[in-house]
Amino acid sequence: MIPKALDAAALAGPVEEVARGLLGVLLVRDDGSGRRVVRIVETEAYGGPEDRASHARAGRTGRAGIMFGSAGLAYVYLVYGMHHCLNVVCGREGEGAAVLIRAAEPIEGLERMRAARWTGSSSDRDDRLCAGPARLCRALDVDRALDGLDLLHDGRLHLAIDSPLPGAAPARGRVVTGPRVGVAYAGPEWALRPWRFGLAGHAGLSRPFAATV
DNA sequence: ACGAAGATTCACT
DNA sequence: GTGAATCTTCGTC
Repeated sequence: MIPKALDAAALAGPVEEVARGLLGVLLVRDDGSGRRVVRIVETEAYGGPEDRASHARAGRTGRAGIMFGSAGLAYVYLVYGMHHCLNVVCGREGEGAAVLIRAAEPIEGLERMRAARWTGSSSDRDDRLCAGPARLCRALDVDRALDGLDLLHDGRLHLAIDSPLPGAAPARGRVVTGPRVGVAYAGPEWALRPWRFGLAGHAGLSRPFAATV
């Protein structure tokens, strides 16, 4: 496989469209001791200050300030004092939107991923090594040290497609949508918005989507 | 300055 | 299904 850098155009436009478009896209991690590649299978869209579920609601100062930067920057934060989550800043500069990468399918460097996950719980199947936003970060050794890096150009961590044809859409199946996970605090108007996207029936999803209508 | 809650995961009942 | 782990950030006093 020869990953090809993702075009910046893929991150322009409405955040929910970007979130949908990132499904099937590759995430390439290289910390100098071996390459790890995964394919994104689940995402969530988070808007700017108006989105009560988004970290951007606190404004451009603070931990989420990076969300107001240019498209392609990484926003990595710590939740529950122990887990990291990876976001891709998107839209126009100053907009404050980003897409949370919730789950991915391991493609290359599985041994490194297994080693990076501390539990090593035998019940964990390989296809679920990155089945969750924090599991993904753990498997790829993503933490706050990578906050703010350019995911379109940085060699340590970048987005890519594996299509041999320039501009061709990344391979992917049917897309399912649903409410974002764990954002009830934002109130029904925002919590119920179907801004969670996933590849239908994929084994690497973080959790099931409600049955499609 | 203080306290509550969190874009989660894992182990255990 | 329930609860603990663990610490940064934000809202409020």
